[in-house]
Amino acid sequence: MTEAAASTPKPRVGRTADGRRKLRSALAVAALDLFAAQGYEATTVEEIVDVVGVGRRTFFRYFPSKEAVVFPDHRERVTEVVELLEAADETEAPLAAVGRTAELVLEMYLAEPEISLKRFELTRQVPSLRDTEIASIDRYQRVFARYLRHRYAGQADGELRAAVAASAVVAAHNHVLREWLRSGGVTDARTELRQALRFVTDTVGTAAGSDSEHVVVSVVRTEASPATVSSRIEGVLRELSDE
Amino acid sequence: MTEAAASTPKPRVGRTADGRRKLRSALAVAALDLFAAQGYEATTVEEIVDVVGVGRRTFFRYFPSKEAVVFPDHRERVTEVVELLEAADETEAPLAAVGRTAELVLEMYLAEPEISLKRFELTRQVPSLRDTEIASIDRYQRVFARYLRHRYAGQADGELRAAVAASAVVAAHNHVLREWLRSGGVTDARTELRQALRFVTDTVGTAAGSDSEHVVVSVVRTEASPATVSSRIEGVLRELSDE
DNA sequence: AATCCTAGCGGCACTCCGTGCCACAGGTAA
DNA sequence: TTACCTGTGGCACGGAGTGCCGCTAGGATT
Repeated sequence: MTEAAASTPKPRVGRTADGRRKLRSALAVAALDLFAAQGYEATTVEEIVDVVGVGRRTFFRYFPSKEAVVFPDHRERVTEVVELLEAADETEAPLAAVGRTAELVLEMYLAEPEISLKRFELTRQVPSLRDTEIASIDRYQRVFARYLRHRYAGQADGELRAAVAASAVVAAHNHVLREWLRSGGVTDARTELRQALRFVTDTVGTAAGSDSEHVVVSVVRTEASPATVSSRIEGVLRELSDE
Repeated sequence: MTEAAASTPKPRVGRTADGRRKLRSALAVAALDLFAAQGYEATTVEEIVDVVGVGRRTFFRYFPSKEAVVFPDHRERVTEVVELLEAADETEAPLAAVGRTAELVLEMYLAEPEISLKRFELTRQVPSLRDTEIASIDRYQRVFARYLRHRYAGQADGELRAAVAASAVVAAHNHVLREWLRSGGVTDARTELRQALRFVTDTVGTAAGSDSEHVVVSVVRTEASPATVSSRIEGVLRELSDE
């Protein structure tokens, strides 16, 4: 019986570099299928490797843990984000750079919709996976905060601003991503993220400190376009700076 | 040897309600001591229960996992936060209610400084504990977001605002808490949290939506007096209204 | 005070995750 | 062909967490 089922006589897929990629992918696919079919906790690593036809030990050579198979290339993505931020133009507004990076993260999800949706379903049902995902999101937030701390260095309350702004960007990203996932991948997440980031920039992006300098917050409702209002106010501010 | 060491002839501490509390506390203390002395992963549950003198099985009757002993009454604290928000006065500003709740959470840490500091040291060194803490913090954030969604219901971008505001409050809280922990419990965390929350309120708290009317928020740092700034801006606004 | 009753404990056995170790196969280079 | 040498399978092990069961201490009942 076992011999008959093992009609594939141990192809040793993982020997070549290409075979390694294939095996890794095969393990991930088998795992997600089993998780979806019978639940995450109810699925053992042994069942996964039996489907693929490799040893249990091999699984842990490709993934550091059973959980990791759900978030396969998280490390690479984080380093990608780090590199993008490190290469950011310093003349660009800090929040703009972080916003672009958040858009990159969103693209990572959008690039593989079915996988993202499967993972979403899993993380919704399995608490431990949800926690792992939250922790992984926090990595992005830390990277954002570090970058913003660097850019806000010297400003009053720079560290606080950096922490708040980073979390706001992540919250906006997550909000848009959640809507997209809940909709089953229908909504135009890119546009919504752009709008959400604009919202964040409009709120936490503008400076607010507390030194001998005063902070003035003016709120006005008007039918004039924001651009008009902004230009007028900027004119006034230039005058003030000259005084 | 074992008999001599077990001079305490099985007191069965956990039988009464008071004994249960004592045993739970004894387990937590023993665990934290061992974690600090020889590391978290290097400490087995068996070692912990050997110190207290109970069976390994009993440990898992008091704590659902080895990690849980580091965050003992997290569930109760979350429910406390939920109750505080549910009892909040609806006339109060939404962010004010959430801010008060964040101050309550901070008080929970300040109430037991040495435990908080020990836990901080652990979570800094052990990745899995750090992840668990991040996940537990996220629970608070979810509660905040749910409350703000309720209060912002009907507003334009209400859900986004709720998500961003909740994460901003949590970020401010965490920032202050981290500073306090890193300082070894020296800084005046209460005052700093109040200032940080004011910062959050000044930024994400002010309205920003998109109806036919526009809401423009301008924040500027200047050495001109607030009165000067206000009069200038009011002048501009009068001009805008006439157009 | 003697007896019942039950909640809580100890301990055993088990599953499963994750890891160190080692023998071995299969591709590669000389 | 022969000598590596990387990746694999299998084994054994430790530790977390769980189900089960017998037992006992403490409280309730009379």
